Amino acid sequence: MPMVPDLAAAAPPACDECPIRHRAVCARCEAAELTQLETIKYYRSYEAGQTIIWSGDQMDFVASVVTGIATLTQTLEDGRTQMVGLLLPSDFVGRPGRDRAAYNVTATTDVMMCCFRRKPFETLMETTPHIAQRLLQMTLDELDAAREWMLLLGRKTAREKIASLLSIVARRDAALKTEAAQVVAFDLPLTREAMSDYLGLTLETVSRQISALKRDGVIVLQGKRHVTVPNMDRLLHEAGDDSDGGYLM
Amino acid sequence: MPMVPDLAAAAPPACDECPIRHRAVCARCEAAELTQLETIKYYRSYEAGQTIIWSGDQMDFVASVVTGIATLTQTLEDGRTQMVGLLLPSDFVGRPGRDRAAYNVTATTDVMMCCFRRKPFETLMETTPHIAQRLLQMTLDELDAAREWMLLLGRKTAREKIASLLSIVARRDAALKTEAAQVVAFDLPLTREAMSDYLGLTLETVSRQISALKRDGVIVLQGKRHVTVPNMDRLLHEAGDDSDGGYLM
DNA sequence: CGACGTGTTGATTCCTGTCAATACTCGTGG
DNA sequence: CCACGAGTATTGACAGGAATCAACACGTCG
Repeated sequence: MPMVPDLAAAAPPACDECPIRHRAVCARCEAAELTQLETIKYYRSYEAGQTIIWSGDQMDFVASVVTGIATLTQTLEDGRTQMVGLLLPSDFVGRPGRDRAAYNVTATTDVMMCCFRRKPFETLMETTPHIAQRLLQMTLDELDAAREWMLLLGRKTAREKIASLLSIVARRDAALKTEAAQVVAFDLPLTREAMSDYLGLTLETVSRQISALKRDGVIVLQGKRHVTVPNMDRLLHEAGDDSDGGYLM
Repeated sequence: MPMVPDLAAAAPPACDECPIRHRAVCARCEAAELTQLETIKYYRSYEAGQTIIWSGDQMDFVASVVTGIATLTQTLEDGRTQMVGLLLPSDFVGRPGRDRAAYNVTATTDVMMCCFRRKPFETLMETTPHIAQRLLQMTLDELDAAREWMLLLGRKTAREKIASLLSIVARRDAALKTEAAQVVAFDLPLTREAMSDYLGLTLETVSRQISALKRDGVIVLQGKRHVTVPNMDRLLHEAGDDSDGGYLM
């Protein structure tokens, strides 16, 4: 076992073979631009539970999540914490032009990151518009997601919050499994505590509301984490959103 | 009185003389680029209380707020509403590449907007990087603000929420009046109801907490809207943020 | 086995929402 | 001039939902 396991670095694959090649910040890059990116990138892995970045830390890199799930959190002095972002594969971490982290970034599963040295990346952004264009698009999407979350945090009941979270995970899961199954089943990638930080609740309330949804037949649980949704419309209705589910974009 | 007062259009001034020239989405544009913008822009005014855009509406333009204050709100089917953005002069409205509005936009004071026809604006964005660069910067700032607000909505008490809102208005006000006065005084640009929509509270709770802060000497009221803060540190402490007030950027 | 992390459930408190009455300001019109 | 109504704001009584404090269950790992 090496002395510095948390700095684990792996030889990055060629961008051509990257699983997030077409969705990450590099999605629009052409061959020549990828060649430039190759020279400033390196891989770095983190174990589940590990803090990737502390708020206020010097940031000498920006990065894309390649595999795994990470969270962005903010805290008040007395320890109250609020998750402000959920980072999935292809999501971007860091802000070009800013040298200190504004949030804590934590790995909730094992995470692999594709890091770019910040200064060269910023230079590259100025010379090639494709990266900036893609980053703008991704940032606008994140802003929409953040605003959707503000509605949840400010106005939804505990039950609606849980149903909303389950809907979102289910929706994302359904997007992967191409077929439109009537019965949706998935694993929750978050602990009860992480869910509470996400939803602005206590973990006890999260637990109680999940039990209530189970009792009412909205969801079926196998173990603590595996969820089956017998009737997706029912769940969406419990989430309190517009019933049409009509999403933009 | 014309039949369509809400479509009031005014002859826009030259960009050189625009009060938000150096802060809006056009901030980085050069003379030639401004000339192009001039050809696709037009002014439009709205009265206080008027809805500027309905969520779901066709958007044939994007725009900058020139003067006045507007709000971005989202609503649940049963009428619960949450403000998700506060638009001040120089802020940008609309999303290039999207043709339907995602939020309600409402004028809280009389508002003047500098509108750009959407299609030509999108074309311009592709050809000149300066606009996209500035828009990226502004969007990242908004994302930071949204995340700050998520912490408030999810984890702060009613009293802390009010103190936070007052702090933000006071800070913005202080930024205008260059001198660093110890005693801060300002007018609240929002009704109690707008404040409640912003903070995820009821208007009764807003009223009660403002009264409590007044009773405790944290603030002094002249009338309903004019606020004096005898001790800014005290107010910041009540807001629950890190005491150093150390902000990034 | 015992410690630890994770999750569930119960009892109780209390903060905020709800419902309701009242006050204040500002126009309008008789 | 004053009555009236609409919009805005304050305050009280009360109820309810989520937080808090606490006990306990389950699985894993040393």
